[in-house]
Amino acid sequence: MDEKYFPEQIEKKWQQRWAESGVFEATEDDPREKFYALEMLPYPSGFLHMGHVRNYCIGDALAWFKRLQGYNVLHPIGWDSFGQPAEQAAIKRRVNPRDWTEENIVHMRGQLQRLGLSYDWSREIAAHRPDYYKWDQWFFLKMLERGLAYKKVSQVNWCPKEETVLSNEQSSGGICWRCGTQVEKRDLEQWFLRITDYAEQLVRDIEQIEAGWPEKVLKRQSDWVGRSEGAFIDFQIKDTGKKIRVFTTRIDTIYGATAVIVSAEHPLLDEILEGSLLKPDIQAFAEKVKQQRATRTGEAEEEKEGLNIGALAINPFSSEPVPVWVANYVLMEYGTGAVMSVPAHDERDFEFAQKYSLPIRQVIAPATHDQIKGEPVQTTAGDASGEIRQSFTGYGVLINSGEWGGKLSEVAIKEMAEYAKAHGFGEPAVTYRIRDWGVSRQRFWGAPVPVIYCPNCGMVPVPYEQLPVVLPDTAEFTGTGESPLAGVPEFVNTTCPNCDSPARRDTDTMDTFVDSSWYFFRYCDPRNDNEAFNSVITRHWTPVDQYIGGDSHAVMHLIYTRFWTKFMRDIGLVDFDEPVKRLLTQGMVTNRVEGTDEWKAMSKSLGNGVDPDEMIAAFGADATRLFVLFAAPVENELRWSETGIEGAVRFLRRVYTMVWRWHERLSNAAVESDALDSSDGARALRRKTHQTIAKITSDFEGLHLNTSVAALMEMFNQLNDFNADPATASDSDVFAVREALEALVIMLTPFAPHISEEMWDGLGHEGGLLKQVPRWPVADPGLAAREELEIPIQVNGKLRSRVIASPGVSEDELRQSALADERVRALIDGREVVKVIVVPERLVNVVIR
RNA sequence: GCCGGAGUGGCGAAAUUGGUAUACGCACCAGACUCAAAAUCUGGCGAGGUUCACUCCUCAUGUCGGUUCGAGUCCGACCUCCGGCACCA
Repeated sequence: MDEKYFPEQIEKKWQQRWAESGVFEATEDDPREKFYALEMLPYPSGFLHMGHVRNYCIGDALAWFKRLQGYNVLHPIGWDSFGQPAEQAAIKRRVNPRDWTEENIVHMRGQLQRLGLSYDWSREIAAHRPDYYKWDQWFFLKMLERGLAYKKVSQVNWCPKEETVLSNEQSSGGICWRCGTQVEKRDLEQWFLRITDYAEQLVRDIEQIEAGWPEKVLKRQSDWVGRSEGAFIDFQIKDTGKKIRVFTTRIDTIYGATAVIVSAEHPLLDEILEGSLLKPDIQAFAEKVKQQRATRTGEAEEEKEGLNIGALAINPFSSEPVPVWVANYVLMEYGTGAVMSVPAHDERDFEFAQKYSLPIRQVIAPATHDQIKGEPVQTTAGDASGEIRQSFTGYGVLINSGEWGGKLSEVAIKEMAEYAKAHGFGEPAVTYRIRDWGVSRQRFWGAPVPVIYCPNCGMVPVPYEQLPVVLPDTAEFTGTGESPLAGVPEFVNTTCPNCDSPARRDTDTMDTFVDSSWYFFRYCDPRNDNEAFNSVITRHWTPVDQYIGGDSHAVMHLIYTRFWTKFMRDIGLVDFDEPVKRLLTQGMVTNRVEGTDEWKAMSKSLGNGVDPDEMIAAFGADATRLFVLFAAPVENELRWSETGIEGAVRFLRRVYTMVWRWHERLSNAAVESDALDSSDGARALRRKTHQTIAKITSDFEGLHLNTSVAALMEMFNQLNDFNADPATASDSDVFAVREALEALVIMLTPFAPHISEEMWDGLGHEGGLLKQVPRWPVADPGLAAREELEIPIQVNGKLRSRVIASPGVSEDELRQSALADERVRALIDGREVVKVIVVPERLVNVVIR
């Protein structure tokens, strides 16, 4: 240990030692309890940004904490290295995407190492390497085998800027998740994964993780799956023998249905129209709606438009014929693509009915408290003129509904669906909003879809033993819609595995979210050539104990990985339903945008980025890490400030200087036990030490890292105030200082590991902090307990005085000393004491009148 | 529009879940050291009033009301900001 704190020297030294000794490498054959700490793996864009730094500092602090507590910690890292930016670089700068990616990985790995993150580098993986994506292909074939992967022509989301297909999750809100461009619709033949088969489980199993995941993420997942209970009801089309099936959640309103409305893409449209005079008009209308849909701006809702197609549908409950319309606000993708229109009780139907003068018939009356108590039903939806001015969408009491009149909505919804089922014109039903996951990408830089097309045999899966289907070294990167792979004859041309005749490979690659759906299982067994991972080994580590990442993946990666895990369970690879026990979504790191008052996520295009390497060079990795964790609670936005980081440097230097002052005395003098004659100051210091140990240990459970750092600072301040002189201090004082300094150094380690190792060494310990674990201190409640209590005395709820009492003081004693207090007596003089509230060991409140 | 979350000093933020509001840090101010500056160390720092001073008083956690001996915390209404979803029948 040197007298002065030079971060770059210390950090280099310990990074080297860690690498040489392999202390962060985890093995399964370790009897200690395991802990899997995981951070979302980065895309190798070339440069680490502060958001990464924050993410990894949180995870690293937790990994260190658990290690020091004696856990066998798995803390791996890898690269989500397939994807668009590499291909964009290839298109724009004519570089090879593989070279570009590998170079970026080298640079970013260096950055991570300069931060001193405690990863097990022996387990590093990269999605673009054949030994990894071989298993993406294997999983794809497994899904194909089980009918979970299928191909169909459909309208897909298309980002015109990146010229690529996007999944529904990636185009949420109608904009591209990566570049924010307005998404268009295109008809393409695409591979899909049947995530909808798991919709029910994706909602149901939320129960298993709700204790450990942020509520807002679970809510977004549950909204995204969009489970909706209702009923299917068949409306016969008059004079045709055909029927239209509608989905409704409000079967109780069916007597108010004044039309049936189908989507422009509804298949029955063509059938019904056979021979109809209206056919050209309707086809033109349907075409127009399709256009609207394709170019939707995503912002405002379209004006509702529709057309009466001249057919009548029979309401199976009332036997009433109602007109069939086609309209732009009915979506083919949801439910059955057809709805019953109940203007009186649905806002959209109301708006539509107003515009086209469809009848509006009230069939639900609000059920108020009064009404339930027997007051007459108030039909508030209509005014004196009988005109209905807005729809009433709440539950209530059925009116104008034949034999169902008088029932409450809740009851009618159940009974009417059962009735429909019993009479063969419908049934209770559950629908979901989630759609199947479109995974085809007409891109080069991804895992090729392992499928061959043979003129004789049709579509043939690549046999497992022929995996991986390896990407060619390069291709023509035009940036247009077709996959570059289609232009590589050596890749495309192959022979059929069945009949050996010439055949062609599928030229699509898979969505990169396939790679990230299972990568953390691969970390458990990263070099396995025979399987994606060995189940027994992986079972040792998984599920993940704590996952940390940004909440931008709340419905993309996190829903895919839950789906993937359930699939892996179904093919016997894992034996649990949910991959992640606890999830933390950390806040963004923002910086002021030059010349404005706006704080935005750091980015190259806004020019408000901060280079982690510059921070490390200027302040050291330890100070950078400490500041990032101290500046705000982990889930809050973190507004970057350079003055703040100087405070972190200052703190580290002060601690370092303190250890330097004491290190000789502490590493030489063997002071074995606490002498009985300890000074007040020494006892107070020990109390603070043990209080701080308790505080930080429990703060770590909730990842309240900012308050942990504050507690360390407080403890240091008290140590500083204690102000003992190493040359002359008594044995008992030295004992208290040693205890405090050692606890301080150990508890500082998760935040600033390099300087902590250096100071631990300076305090006379050899072999590093992980030489002997558990090392994390344990609080002694006896030592942490206060010797005397300062009890605030309130009069009428206002703080007026304080008294000193000992722990365990009785309520009565406290009451007496409060009433005996001089200031309190002055205040109660001449007034009546109504009562005295005593909170044991906390507070006294004297109520006077 | 619907669904979430949040409003506490000049700033980032604390507050053991109803019990001393503003811990810790940043910024700022003053003092020490220095020829000087930086660094470092020491002290101060919600607002207003009062006192030579020690002190004490009043107000203050977005606004208004309520519950309670006591409210940043619970309840009701509202305002503002941020995020998500957006014709999902």
